[in-house]
Amino acid sequence: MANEKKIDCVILGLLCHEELTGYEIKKRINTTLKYFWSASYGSIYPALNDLVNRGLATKREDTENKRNKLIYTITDDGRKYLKEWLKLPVVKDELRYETLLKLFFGNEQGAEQAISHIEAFEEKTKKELQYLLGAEKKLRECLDDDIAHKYYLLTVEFGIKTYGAYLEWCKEAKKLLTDIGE
Amino acid sequence: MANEKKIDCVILGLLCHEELTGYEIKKRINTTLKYFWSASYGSIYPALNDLVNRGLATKREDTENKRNKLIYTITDDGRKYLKEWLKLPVVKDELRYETLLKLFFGNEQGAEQAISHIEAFEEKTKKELQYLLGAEKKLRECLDDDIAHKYYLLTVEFGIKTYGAYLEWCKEAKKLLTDIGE
DNA sequence: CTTACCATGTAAGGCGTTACATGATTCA
DNA sequence: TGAATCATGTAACGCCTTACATGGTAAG
Repeated sequence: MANEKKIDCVILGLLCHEELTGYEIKKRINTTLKYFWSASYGSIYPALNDLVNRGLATKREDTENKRNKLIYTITDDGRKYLKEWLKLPVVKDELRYETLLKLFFGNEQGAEQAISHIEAFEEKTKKELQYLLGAEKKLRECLDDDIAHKYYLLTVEFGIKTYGAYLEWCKEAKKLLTDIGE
Repeated sequence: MANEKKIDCVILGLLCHEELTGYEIKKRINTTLKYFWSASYGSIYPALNDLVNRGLATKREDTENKRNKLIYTITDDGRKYLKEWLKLPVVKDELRYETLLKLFFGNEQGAEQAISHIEAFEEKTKKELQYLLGAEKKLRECLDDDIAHKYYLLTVEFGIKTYGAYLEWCKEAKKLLTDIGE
């Protein structure tokens, strides 16, 4: 019970809360988990079949729908597996900020180039912050519907806090670089 | 001139400023770039040889030293390559926060478990913030020695700002979870 | 009727880590 | 003299993304 694949845990975690198709899982990851996780279809679909083979989830066809949907449900073993993983200490938080990398070596290209990287980062951050603020509002409205919502809110607050810090930094960074240029 | 490997750019960026051995490059990454990048020997050493083969860096043995050191120097082509990459827009900033993942699914294991993950994260963050504050002080003292230092400072400030936000969030998150528990 | 989105999947390849292997040197 | 650190590398393997392949359906 070590070395759990993260993609398995992400999927089981989502399935713990509701039945989902692979497509829907991808959508959840692209929205709710976006600011701290990512995954592609190329990892999601094979992982789903693997989970079924290992008895951690079951698969059934959607009969009510016209579309060719495959709905996945977590099993008791799946829940047990997820809980075991949750107990283990965090192995590693990873970040690879290409923006920061380009900035670190920014001297090679000068302030203008660096500022344009910061501005692109700023724009992206602002947009995502808008989304998070919307998510926060919705979550606070239905906070008591489900205990799980408190945990979701926690991660949304994390995003809001860090994005706020990013934006503050963008301002100061641009200022520092503008001073260099003059 | 697309799809540059990041590890190449990291190495060239570091070599741009000074000659380094593979071992020293790893140390720089583990300290200066730690809070936004990472790399292992298994990627650094092969990349160095590859850079030499492509004419972007040169390798020489250290004669002054008793140790079996191989010192790498960036070439003009290497500088050109780095500058081209710096011009390109950032493709993607990646983060995979296992801590946040465990928290998102925290409802499955309850508040105590979640709080212990937060506390581990808090401890780690505090330690790294201490290091960053030291680095900031040093950098501010020699800010005018080299224009590049301003860019290094920029990334250090990024770390300080975001780590500060993390710590604030830890406090609030623990409070929210403690309220649940009672 | 065509564009966008829903929906599932595979194959190839890239990128990187972990673990291993080796040995010198410094310091207590 | 033994532990820590300096120093370089390789091999196996793992995980994931990108690109491709296919087709249904909803909305304008």
